Amino acid sequence: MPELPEVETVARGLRQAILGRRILSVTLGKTDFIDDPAALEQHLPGRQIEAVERYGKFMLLRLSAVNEETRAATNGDAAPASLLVHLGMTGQIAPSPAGQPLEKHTHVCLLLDDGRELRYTDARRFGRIAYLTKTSLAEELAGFGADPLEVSKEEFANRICERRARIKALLLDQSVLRGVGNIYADESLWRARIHPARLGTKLSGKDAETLRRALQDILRKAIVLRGSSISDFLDAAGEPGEYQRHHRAYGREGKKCYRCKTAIRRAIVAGRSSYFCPRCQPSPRSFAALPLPGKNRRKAERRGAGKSPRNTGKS
DNA sequence: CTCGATCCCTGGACGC
DNA sequence: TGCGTCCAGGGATCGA
Repeated sequence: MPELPEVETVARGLRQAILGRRILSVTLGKTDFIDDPAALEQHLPGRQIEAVERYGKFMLLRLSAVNEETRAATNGDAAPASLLVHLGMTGQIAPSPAGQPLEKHTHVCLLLDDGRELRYTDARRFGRIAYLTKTSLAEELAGFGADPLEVSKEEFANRICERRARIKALLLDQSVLRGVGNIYADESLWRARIHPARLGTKLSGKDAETLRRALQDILRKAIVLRGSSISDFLDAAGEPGEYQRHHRAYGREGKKCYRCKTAIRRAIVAGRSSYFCPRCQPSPRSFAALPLPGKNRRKAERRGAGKSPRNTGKS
C-alpha cells in the first residue's frame, strides 16, 4: 500500500531508470482510472521525461515541451506538461523491455526511445493517472496539506490542535498532511503513545510535537529501507521494501507491544483498521477495541460487537 | 465541521 | 477441491 515512503522509493527508482527518455507512443488497457485517456494518447508522444517528483502519494513526471517535428500534430498545445500518477492500493510502475510479455492488469504502456516500455499495472485500479497542463496541475495540487517531512513544529500544531476530528483521521487527511496513510499513521501514533481516537483539540502542544517527530523519524527510516511491502508493493526495480520488519503496531493485532508486552489491539477509527497498544496509548473515553482474534474471531465479532458497521450484506 | 456509509476493484484468506 | 464471504484500503461523494 504505497504511502509516502513507498512512493518516494518508486520515484527515486524511476529517476534512475527513465530520466531523459522520450515517449514514442502510448498503449492503453482499461482506462476507467485515467482522467482523460485520449489526452494521454494525444499529448504524450514526442515528449521527454525531464524530472520525476513526489507530491504526497502522487508521482509527477515532468514532461518537456513538444519538439518541432511533432509539434504539428498537437494543435498548438506544445507547452511543458506533467503526468500525475497515483498508485492507489496496488499500482506498480516500472520500465521493462518492450518485447517482454505483459503482466496481468497492465493498463498503460509508454514506449520509450531506448526500446523499453514504462508500464503501469494495477489490479484494483484504485490508482489514478492524469495528463495535466501547468494550470490544471496547479489546481490539482492546491488542495493538499503540508509535506510531513518538512512541516514545522508550529504549522503541525496549528493543523492538528485546532481540529475536532480524531487524530487518526487528521493524519490520513491529505489536505492536512500529504502522504501519510494507514501504516505510517499507526506507527507514528504508537511511537508517540497517542491513541488514534483522540481528538486533535485534546492534544497538547507537547503531544503534537512528539507526534511530529515520531512521524518524521519513521518516514525517514522507512524511506531508507525502501518502504513497507505488506502484500504487493514493489519498487520501480521490482524489489520489495524492508520497513515492514520494523512495524510496531500496524498488522500486529494480538501480538505483544514492543514496549510493554501488552497485546496490541485493533479498532476501526476514521473508517480504517487501527492498531495500537491499549496500555501505552490510553484510549480517550470508553473507546472499544475489537475483541482479540482467536479461532472464532469472525463469529465473535459478528455476534458480540453489537452494531458492526460494515455488514449490510448486499442482498 | 465531522461523522459514518457506500462505492469503486480484485486477490487472497478463511470457513465449511 | 471448491465455493461463498469477508476483507484490505485511498479517495470521492452523499446524507445525517
